[in-house]
Amino acid sequence: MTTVKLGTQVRQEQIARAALGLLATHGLQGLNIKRVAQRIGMVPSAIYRHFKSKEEILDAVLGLIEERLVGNVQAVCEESADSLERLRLLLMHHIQLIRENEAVPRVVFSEEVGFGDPAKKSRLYGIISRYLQEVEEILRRGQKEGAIRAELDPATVAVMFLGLIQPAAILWHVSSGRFDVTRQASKAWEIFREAIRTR
Amino acid sequence: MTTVKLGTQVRQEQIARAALGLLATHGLQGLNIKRVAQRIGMVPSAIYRHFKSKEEILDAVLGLIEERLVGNVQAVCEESADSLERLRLLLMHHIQLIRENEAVPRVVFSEEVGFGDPAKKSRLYGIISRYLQEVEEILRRGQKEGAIRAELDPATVAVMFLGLIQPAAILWHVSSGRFDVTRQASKAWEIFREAIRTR
DNA sequence: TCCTCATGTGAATGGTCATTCACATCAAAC
DNA sequence: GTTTGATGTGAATGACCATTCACATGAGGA
Repeated sequence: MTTVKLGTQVRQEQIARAALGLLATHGLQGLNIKRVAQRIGMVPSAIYRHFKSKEEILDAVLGLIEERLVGNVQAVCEESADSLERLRLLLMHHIQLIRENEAVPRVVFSEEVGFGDPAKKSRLYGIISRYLQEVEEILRRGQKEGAIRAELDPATVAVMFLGLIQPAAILWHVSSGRFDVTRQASKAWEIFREAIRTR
Repeated sequence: MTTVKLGTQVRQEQIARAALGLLATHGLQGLNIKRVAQRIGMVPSAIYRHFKSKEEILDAVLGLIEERLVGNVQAVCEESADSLERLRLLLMHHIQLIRENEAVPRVVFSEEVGFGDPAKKSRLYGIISRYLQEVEEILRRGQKEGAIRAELDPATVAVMFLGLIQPAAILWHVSSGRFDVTRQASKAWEIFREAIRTR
């Protein structure tokens, strides 16, 4: 066996990424240590040099997901200063995220994660809340600038914003890619934009 | 042991219901034959007198879910003849469904079901599609009657309609009931209504 | 160069779970 | 009342899987 040795930091990164990738192709059900190990050319037991348990790996995956979601928001804010445009871009980035890594929305929104321990459930809640707050921030700013209707509740609209993508992502998955997410998102966005912008 | 015997038809119904209930409390991960059997006072092996496999039970659960979703649409259509009102009622019924049986939206929209065999995935797709078509039908009728803006694509709007509830349901779950679904749905509905109705 | 410790390996352990089977028991037809 | 077939039971089987452990090995400091 070609025993290659790498530092724990590198391995942890590899393992978390591998797990995230496996979630996309096999779901939470099909995620096991053996597969994770295979994916990075290790033996199952070696995984335990870098993570205490499978649960801990799941935690790392959640971290990875949080990172990407927050990254999307930041990227979008740098790409444009216009509130409505930021939201549109965020929508598109989110779709891109789904395309590249199907697992992100699945894990975040599947609820399956964190049935066992309440800790994971609240961790998930934290991640979603944080994302929602970022969206709300964009909305509030748009209201202050007069681009978005001031009488709308940012919290409500932020959740609605999530609703623009999520059902579409699921349809995409269960239809085995036949359902056109991008098209749905574009058309839904127009309706949504007209609903929230000032007239 | 108090051996009570019942017909297969009755047992199948009991088993499917028990499984659906367990999905709500334990998720797909925690759904096993032992628990299902316990819930209806049987021994695990007895389950196999009425279902060939666990997969087959899952199929029955999907049937149950489809039944309830379609039932909601029918009920709503009997309650009101007005398109917008029908949609509002459907939204509320859906929330009621979530409250009574958390598992319905979870199973339908979690994507975890049907990772193994493609058959289950397309079954799920069928169920969602059917529900969407019913919503589209209501929308088209509203357009014909002039209550809903004619230039909107019913298919797009129907998916958006799903998006009004789904993220809220998930937030409700991961927040352990702290997030107020009903409030979110009501407020989101108003915004949605204004977006689709004729002005 | 050698030591040492972090990292990797293969085998073993213990648990869970779906499924099967030989046997028991009830209910209904005769 | 007896027979028969459907339904229920407890034990057993085999698979899968997370985790552990004794041992091996490589990389970097001494």
